[in-house]
Amino acid sequence: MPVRTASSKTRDLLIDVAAGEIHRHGYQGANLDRILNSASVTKGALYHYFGSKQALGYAVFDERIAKLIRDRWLSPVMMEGDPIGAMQGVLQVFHDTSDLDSVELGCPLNNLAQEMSPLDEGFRERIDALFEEWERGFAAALALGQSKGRVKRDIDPETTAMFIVSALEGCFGLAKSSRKMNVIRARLNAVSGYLESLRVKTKGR
Amino acid sequence: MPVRTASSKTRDLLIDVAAGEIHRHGYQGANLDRILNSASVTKGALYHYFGSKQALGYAVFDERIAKLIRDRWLSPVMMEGDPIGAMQGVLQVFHDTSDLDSVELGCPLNNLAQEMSPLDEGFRERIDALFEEWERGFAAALALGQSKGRVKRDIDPETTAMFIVSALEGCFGLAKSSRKMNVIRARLNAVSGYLESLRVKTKGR
DNA sequence: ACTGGCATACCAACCAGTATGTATGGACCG
DNA sequence: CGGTCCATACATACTGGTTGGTATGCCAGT
Repeated sequence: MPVRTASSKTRDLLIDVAAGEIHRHGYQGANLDRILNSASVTKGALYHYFGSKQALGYAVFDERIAKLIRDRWLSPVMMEGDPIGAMQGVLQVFHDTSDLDSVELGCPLNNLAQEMSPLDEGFRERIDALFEEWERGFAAALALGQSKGRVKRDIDPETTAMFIVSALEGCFGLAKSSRKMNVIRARLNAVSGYLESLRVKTKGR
Repeated sequence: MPVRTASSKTRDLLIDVAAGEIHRHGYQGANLDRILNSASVTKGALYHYFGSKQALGYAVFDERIAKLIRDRWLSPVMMEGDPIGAMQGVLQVFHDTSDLDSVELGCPLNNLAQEMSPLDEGFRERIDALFEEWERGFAAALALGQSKGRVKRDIDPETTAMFIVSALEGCFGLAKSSRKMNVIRARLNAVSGYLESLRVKTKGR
């Protein structure tokens, strides 16, 4: 019988390790025994907290992947008068902190989207909702930027937000296969250049 | 012992059915028995032509996926003085011929890239080479378009080609999870709008 | 003494791969 | 021209390892 307590050290550890395993092997390729081994936790503990592999996967999504997107990609861009600058800042953070290994594994959200959307309705709904939240947030930020005169008036915030998120995920997705840091840098620069084209140039620069 | 003949009805059928299975379930999730059943072919025949599941997967990539990218996305854009128009045409073809089912399964190349790049070096090399071929082709087409005065001079063909392919794959990747045709249309329109921004407006228009 | 929080042993299904058999058609020989 | 041989092209049955899931037991804290 699943437990009601929201948090537990063991439960958190399991989700962390499972997140890593899913990030590398995908959901279908994720191996429970490998997770258990790597977390030094037994199967009894796992099934004490999660009713199934699927439940564990959903928990990884709800409590890790969604949080990652919100904390690293969405929140820094909200509540800013200068969304373009904020997005550039997020890209810069990624640029500075990413190593080849993290790039090689790609975006956990995008990975799961490609793998599980056609196979599991529960995953699909979660993924769709999170992408929508992300794009809604960017659209609102762009609209705010427009009203503050920092973002060009002639773009549609919704369409542009969709395009930005798509291009971002596309860049990370392609970067996975190249395994060359300079290629990844070049892709990010391309996004950066596009973002810059949305900005209203202030005289001072 | 594998066979030497380049083509065979049974072999072709197997690759076709396997391509469909991999498209839906991913490579790891693809089930040989399901492929066999759906193709009405026995396991003996499969292992007569392919030494392993991996060999079948590579064949699907080399003989179906690579061909799809070249025929549908790359070739129509090459050898044209007007690459932007050609790309818009390709998008239009996709727009007209795609149904919800095909959109839901996404781009086979992108699917495989996200799933297999970190797991199998053979797949990774193939995927990387194909993306590079695609982007090189687009870059050449853009450069040609510049020399003919149809594409803006102030863009870098290589960077722009990378960005276009990334944005395209990103759009298809995100569209998978939405399962709403109008969302997909909107994403394609966003790409379309970006492409248009690269074009040199001719007076006649 | 009872509940939460595990630990251990086990199971049954699934699935890639294999061992072995067979039919068919062409090459080669007499 | 007829028979033998042999490679190709499958077909069938089976296996061994993997893997998600379960049954059961134990133990510490309240």
